[in-house]
Amino acid sequence: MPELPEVETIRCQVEDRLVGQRIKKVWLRKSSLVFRDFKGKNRLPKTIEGKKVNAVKRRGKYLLIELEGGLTLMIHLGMSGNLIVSEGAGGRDRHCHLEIFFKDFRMTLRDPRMFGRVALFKNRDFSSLPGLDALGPEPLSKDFNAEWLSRKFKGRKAPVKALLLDQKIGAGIGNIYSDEACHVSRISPLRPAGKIKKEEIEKLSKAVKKVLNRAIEDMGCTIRDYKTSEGVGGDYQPLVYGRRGQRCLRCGGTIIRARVGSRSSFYCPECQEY
DNA sequence: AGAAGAACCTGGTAGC
DNA sequence: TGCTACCAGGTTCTTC
Repeated sequence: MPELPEVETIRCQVEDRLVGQRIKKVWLRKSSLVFRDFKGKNRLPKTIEGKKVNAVKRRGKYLLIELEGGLTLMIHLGMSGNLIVSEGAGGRDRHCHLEIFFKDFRMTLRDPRMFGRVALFKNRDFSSLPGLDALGPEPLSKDFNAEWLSRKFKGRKAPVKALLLDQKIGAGIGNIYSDEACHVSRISPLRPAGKIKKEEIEKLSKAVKKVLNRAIEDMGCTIRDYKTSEGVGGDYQPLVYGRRGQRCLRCGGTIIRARVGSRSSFYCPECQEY
């Protein structure tokens, strides 16, 4: 489900509620697949009950809830994950995997498709989870720039879209915002990455930051079932993503859908150069 | 090494 | 209404 802007939106909201609060009780569905990489899941409640939340951070699409005692609770929302903060009692359906109770509210992880992951780390030792351990630079940091992309794109024949989706190249870019960034920089997502000129790479790295920042301002993009932790959708309106057959907002051409790997990619063949 | 494809899951929806 | 086919924003593993 969520890419960097959606996770960042949820992070901000969860941060406002959780920081400084103490965990009272933890419920988890022991059979849930979101714990499949997490050997210590049965000890999770005992380990974190009573601990205070120090910070809520994000790395790529991973949420990192930092607790007292050097503990980090990692939550990845996968494709369909939601973190919902709510007050009072409420039902718990079969898609709920984890519930953390605080003094006046609770936070629930729902994930129908179960591509999400939850794990607990000590002293930020993420080595047991390669996806998190090997993440590339944050796209909004200055380490993510034209020099970095040029180095990563050099000699590569894969479509630029495929490389933008590589979390080792830019942590948190997903299927929507890779298409959006290609559109802003007028590059076809299908173009072999190694054939993109220096000044185009410059545009692309700026476009990535631009679309991500705009989407964060809009609290993410609502497609299908994404909701913020307060239960509402985001306002970001995609320029190309999901707009097959509609007019390009820049040149009036017709947006088409192509396959990149097994993913859909949307772009305007009129103004995005191959 | 890099590229392509499949696999992991369930739910929603378009089309017949 | 009911069935089938296909779609889905992520990550990881296998194969060539």
